[in-house]
Amino acid sequence: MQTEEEILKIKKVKNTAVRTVVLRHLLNQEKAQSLKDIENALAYTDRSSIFRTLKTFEENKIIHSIEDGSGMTKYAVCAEGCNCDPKDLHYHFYCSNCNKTFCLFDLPVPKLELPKNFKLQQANMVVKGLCDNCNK
Amino acid sequence: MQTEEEILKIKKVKNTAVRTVVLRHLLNQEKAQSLKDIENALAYTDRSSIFRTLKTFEENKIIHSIEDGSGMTKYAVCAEGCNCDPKDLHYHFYCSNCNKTFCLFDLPVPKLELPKNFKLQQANMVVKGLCDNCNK
DNA sequence: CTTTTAGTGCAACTCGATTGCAAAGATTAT
DNA sequence: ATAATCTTTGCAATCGAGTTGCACTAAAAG
Ligand SMILES: [Mn+2]
Ligand SMILES: [Mn+2]
Ligand SMILES: [Zn+2]
Ligand SMILES: [Zn+2]
Repeated sequence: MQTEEEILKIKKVKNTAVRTVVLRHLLNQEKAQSLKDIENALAYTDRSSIFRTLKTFEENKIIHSIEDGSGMTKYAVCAEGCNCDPKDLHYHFYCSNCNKTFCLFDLPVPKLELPKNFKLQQANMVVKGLCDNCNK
Repeated sequence: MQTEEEILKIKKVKNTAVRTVVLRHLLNQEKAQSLKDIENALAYTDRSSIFRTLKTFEENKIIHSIEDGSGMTKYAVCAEGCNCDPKDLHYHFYCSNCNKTFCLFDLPVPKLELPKNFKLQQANMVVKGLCDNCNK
């Protein structure tokens, strides 16, 4: 597992106080975080600073965003070596009971045979249901 | 292709002026429509009436919604016989050039082997890229 | 016809996301 | 080291999609 500083260095994003604390928070979570989740966790950091930090992280492929249908965009740290292109595609799971959203890095995404002449760039794949913890 | 009246009858939703015109509009579009799209197309129908109509349609499985990441939920008419459960799962395509979102009813979705003890309920699968028209 | 229930239009409101701007901090040039 | 320049941050204001309360109208039931 890389540290915040290592990740920022690799992705050539300048290390600042807000960036460090936001990235550290994201690294410590097992569920994808919304802007509000982060705001609540980091009580003394301004929302717009967190917002702009998330934009910067996403542009520099430190994190990726997930639209899980909850109305709030969620963010998760990219896997090591991720370049956010089709080869890095993976499913996300949204538990309708505990509302936890997370990356399913281990579930392979089959090759998509799009209709003729279509070009694949990215995808937002969200599977919904009950997680192992809630399905008892 | 079924008419608005037939669909409403089959799905046991009372036929009203707004419902008929909204459903007719949706049936005539090849791209999934946002609330604003419909509002713009139906200049004399109120937004909240369209909104409540869409809720009613979705609850009664006349239409399904698509979160394509554009910030506006899109709606498309369900295929005949659709029951909006995992067997009706299909991909959606969002063209990053022309911003058109539509159902890929012909592209089969492989069976999802979720991790142990997970239960699949639904999914929102949006593939992004260039449509055949824009990929030239 | 009268009563009851369902649908519609309008205005107001919610809330996540986004922006303008000035202050603070960091970097570069003199 | 100091001044000029660029970047980041905090605060307040704004945006816009979605949602709701309420009164009015239309349809269904009695
Ligand atoms: Mn992910
Ligand atoms: Mn669809
Ligand atoms: Zn759960
Ligand atoms: Zn296109």
